[in-house]
Amino acid sequence: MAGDKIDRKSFVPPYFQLAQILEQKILSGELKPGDSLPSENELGREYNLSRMTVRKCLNVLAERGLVHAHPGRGTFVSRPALDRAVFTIEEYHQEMLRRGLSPEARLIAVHVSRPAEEVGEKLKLKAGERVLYFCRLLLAENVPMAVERKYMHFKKGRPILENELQYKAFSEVISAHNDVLPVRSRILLRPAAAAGEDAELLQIPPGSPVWRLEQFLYAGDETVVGWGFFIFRGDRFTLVSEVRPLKGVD
Amino acid sequence: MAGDKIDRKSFVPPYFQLAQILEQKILSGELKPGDSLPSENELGREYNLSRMTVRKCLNVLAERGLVHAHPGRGTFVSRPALDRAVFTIEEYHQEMLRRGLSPEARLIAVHVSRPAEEVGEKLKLKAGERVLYFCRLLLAENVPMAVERKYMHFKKGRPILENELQYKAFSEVISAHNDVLPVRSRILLRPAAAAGEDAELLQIPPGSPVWRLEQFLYAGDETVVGWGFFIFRGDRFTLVSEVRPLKGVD
DNA sequence: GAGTGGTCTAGACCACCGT
DNA sequence: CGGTGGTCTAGACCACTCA
Repeated sequence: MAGDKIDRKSFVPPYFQLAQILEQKILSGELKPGDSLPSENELGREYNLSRMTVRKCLNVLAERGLVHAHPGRGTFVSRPALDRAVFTIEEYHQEMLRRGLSPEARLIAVHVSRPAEEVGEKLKLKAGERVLYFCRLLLAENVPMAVERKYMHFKKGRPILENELQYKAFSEVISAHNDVLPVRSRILLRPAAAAGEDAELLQIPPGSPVWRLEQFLYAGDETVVGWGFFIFRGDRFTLVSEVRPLKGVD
Repeated sequence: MAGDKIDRKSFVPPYFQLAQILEQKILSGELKPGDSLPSENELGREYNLSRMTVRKCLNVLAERGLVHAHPGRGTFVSRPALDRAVFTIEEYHQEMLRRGLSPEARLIAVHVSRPAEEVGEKLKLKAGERVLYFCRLLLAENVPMAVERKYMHFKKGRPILENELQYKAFSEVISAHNDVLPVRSRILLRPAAAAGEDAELLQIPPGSPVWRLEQFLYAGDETVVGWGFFIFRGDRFTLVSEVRPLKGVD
């Protein structure tokens, strides 16, 4: 009944070997979507593994979306859900290095001022409070790639360190300047058309497709401690999602 | 020494209770990023739990990115990485229902033809092979939301079932018509400007920001079995990423 | 060498599901 | 009712790290 066997001398731990065996059976079609796997006890008997080890293996497969468990019923092969996608955005700096391009951040503007209405709303500022604003231009190989505009509460008396603003991530700037640690972030991504100063800084024609990545940072008490956005060149950034054996459903 | 305790009468399993206790200590700042947690054995003693139960709890926290383990050294509180984001795209139909809008898919065009050069390249077609193309308009509350254009190998002699094309997901259409199960997908997302027939179908001015979601579907042998794209209205769709306690690093 | 996390075992009780 | 997965226990051995 058992096809392959567990190699106890291998460096690959048994739970992972079993996962590979089962994955193979699923991808080869021996186990089809909707089919039930042998029970945990049965797999344990078949491959001479304890039940906890079998469960560790099934956890791995479940995390990858290949199988899913129903208490009281059994474990089943999932149906591929190809229309579901997960995108990951890496930090700009690392992303550029990964691509082999030399990144650079240029501080374009910094100032403290009374907030524009939109900004005051986003940061939930009280009347009279002021904002610290900064604008950075992100380049790669001296080509402008993105414009960053960020707003945060201005704390009176605190020095504004320009070199910090130049290379630190927004959340770090906030925790350094305002003594609060942002612990939650909300990011909104939309397509937009480049306009005004953004188009100028990016050296692209007005109306060109760009990404608009809006970001809210929250402190532990759910206060908004930072708001702002990136404008990325649409022709230089593509969100890619590889759905390997892919998340399943049912 | 122990702060809170495990409630053995609760319905919440002990491993989860401990996870909540530790999460609380992390979010409240009692445990700061970089701090080491008590060892697994120590936590077990402190809360009267077996080591496996403590490990299950730490797994939960590690999956959420709150902590990370170093073999031989210990388990540490992670540093928040707020600039990293993960976006998930749900299927259009479910997404609309979730929003309380009634979804509809209209089949705009279907035809079999010699492929345009671009399509032939994407699908890696041999000379003389033909493609099955279809175009769908996705609506919500009778408002056009997206245009879908999909291309796949045409298999001679197979009937083209229009009602299938109307409501089935692309990967299902392929597996039904071509007897191959797509097992991998590659998705590319870019901002674009609406043009030509797309703008007409979506009833938006040419040049409006839209999403262009390009999709490749692969069979088990890495053959491209489907290619196509969606054009989504940029004003109606926003990618949202909530980075709750957020993935950590280090 | 003492302590850490990673893995494994052979039991156990429970809630849930189908018949 | 018997079988399933979900959880828990009290041991064990290993490779690794650090003093």
